Amino acid sequence: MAITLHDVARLAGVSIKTVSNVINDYPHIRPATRKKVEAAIDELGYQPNLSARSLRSGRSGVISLLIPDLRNAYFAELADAVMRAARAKGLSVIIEQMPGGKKEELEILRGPRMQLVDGILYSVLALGEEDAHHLDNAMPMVLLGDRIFNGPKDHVTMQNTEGARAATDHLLSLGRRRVAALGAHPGEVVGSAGLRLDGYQQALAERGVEYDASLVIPVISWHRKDGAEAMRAFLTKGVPFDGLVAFNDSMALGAMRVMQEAGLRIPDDVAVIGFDDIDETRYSIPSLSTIDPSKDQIAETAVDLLLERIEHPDSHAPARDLATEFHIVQRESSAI
Amino acid sequence: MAITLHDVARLAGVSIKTVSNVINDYPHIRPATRKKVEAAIDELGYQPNLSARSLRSGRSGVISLLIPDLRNAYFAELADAVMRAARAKGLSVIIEQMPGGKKEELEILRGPRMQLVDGILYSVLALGEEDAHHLDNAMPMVLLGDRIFNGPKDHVTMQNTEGARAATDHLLSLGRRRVAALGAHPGEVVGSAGLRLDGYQQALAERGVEYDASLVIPVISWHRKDGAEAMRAFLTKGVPFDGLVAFNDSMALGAMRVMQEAGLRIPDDVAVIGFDDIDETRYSIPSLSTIDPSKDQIAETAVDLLLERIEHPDSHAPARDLATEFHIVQRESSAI
DNA sequence: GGTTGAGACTACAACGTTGCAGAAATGCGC
DNA sequence: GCGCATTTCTGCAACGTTGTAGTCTCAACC
Repeated sequence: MAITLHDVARLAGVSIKTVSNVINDYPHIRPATRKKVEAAIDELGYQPNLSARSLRSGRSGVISLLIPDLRNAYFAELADAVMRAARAKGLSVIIEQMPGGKKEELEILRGPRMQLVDGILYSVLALGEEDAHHLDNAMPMVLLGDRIFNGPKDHVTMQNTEGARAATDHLLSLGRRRVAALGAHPGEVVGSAGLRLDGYQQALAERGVEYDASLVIPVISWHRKDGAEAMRAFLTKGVPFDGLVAFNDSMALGAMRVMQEAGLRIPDDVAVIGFDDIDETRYSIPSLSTIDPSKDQIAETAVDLLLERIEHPDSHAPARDLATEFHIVQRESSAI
Repeated sequence: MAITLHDVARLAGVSIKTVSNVINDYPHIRPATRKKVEAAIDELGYQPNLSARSLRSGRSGVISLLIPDLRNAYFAELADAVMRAARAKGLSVIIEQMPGGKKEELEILRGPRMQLVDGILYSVLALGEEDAHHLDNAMPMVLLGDRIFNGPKDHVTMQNTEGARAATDHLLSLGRRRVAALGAHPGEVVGSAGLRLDGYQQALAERGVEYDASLVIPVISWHRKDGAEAMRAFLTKGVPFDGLVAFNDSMALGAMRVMQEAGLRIPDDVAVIGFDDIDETRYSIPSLSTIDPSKDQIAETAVDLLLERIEHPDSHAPARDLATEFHIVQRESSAI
């Protein structure tokens, strides 16, 4: 069967523990011994059995990434960034999708799968502040997204409010005064939707533009389809508008499509800006202005924090809240 | 620490082996005993240690999905489909990206990571027929994509040639006679590019349209950006054309964008059809006709085949080649 | 020359589970 | 009620690794 430490030890003429020590970079080994062992490893093509290592040491070198849905370009790009950051640290990533709401999220969080991994990156979708106690266990975890603040776990997020304020201000600075907001979750205060709506309102206030509730378009699920449908409904109401801040790019793209079908010119009639800077925004017609949340930075920061928690399980350092930088990316949809 | 079989056994008043038997659905257990054990499991919240199970039984319940790049919508959607199919069978999925070419692919295939998983779904990108011997090992594996046929492993793919023929014929049936092909890999016979070019030529021949090499646009990497650049270069040549078969949707979308910038109307001046049926094609402007390769069917078939190989490691049944169905999806880009 | 200590290596046990072999209890046929 | 097969349950060993606690050697020191 597979080569084990025993085989290597026999060939090199040392104990299995010495082989183990070589592999784990234990310092006190004579160069000659190290060489012998390494030669034997190469000759046999030895590969450590990760299950055994994990059983004995309690570390598997695998982390979980819990996201709502890979079909959503933002999460696919985030997953890509996380996997690159993780691989740079020698970690593998198990992705779990959780499209099924709160019950499923809790089930997955408590399932036996989570036993296998050293830590969890959890992009919270359904759980809210009131569920924070469910996370209050020993498992190293870093939260992404914006449903839970001041929770028991480290938290990495973009600056939602500031980002939305900057996006809105960007359209206002172009002279637009009837700026719609697409993607609100009515009644929600926390969560990306609530925070971004807050930023939208702040920007209006700063420019002295009166807030008009009829310009706020609610969309629960932030997919392209939902953005398209919400915009279609909004257009039938006939509310005049000359700008659109969409709370993510997918909705923006869906909405742009509907607006153009309806004969609206972008950016001439309506200037549009989205959120996330997904790849597609560079190639849509027109290309879409957006807020770049620095996905790479989010991923790297999150992996670093998680690794720290994994390596110092006893450190009861308080949970940290980190916000990454964002950048306005101006493209054709808000060209002057 | 974590609850083990010992804790459950103690509480239920049975041996740990009996608990293990209950968990593994061993048939000869008295209902009363089973009940006692299950009650103890529930009370303690016992969860099996997957590392120990994997070490002892050689099965981890995890499979690997090796794909080039999650940023590519086709692979993100394929990964989504695979993960849903895998979860339905009780499997977890570790995704590994391999953007780095042949050397990296072989490294990952041989790396210690692969030791942890029960089987591999491998969407071959860089490896070719000549590397097939590298796969000739005991690891259960199902190949996706079209670089390696008649290899040592099971293989699931779409009907590339037939799909391309249908796509091309679709444009010809609209009366187009100068149909360009975007995404060829010059000199390649096997692989999606080669097969699809073949189907393109077959369709031309069947309709009695002469093959014109100047209508074949080579693109090595099938991203949106590459499609856009290739189309830009093609337009400067001034070759007249009224139809475009793109070998995937991303390239088609990039090319559509460039064509529209150049003032070409779609479908009036150029009818376009792509490949993959990614979500975005429904919402692009115009929406993009495409060949739907039945990603769900590919994923389910591949997972089923893999599971079969995992469960019958000694069956030396010969490698199978399965092709899934495809469908033409007509949208605005090839509307009559 | 004896003590000390660091360096280099090793033996053993343990991580939590399951396969195997077998023991004890039960059922069946006559 | 006896032999035999089946059901039900158990003890032990093993999977391959690493942590702990050593042993042994040799140089340095007083």
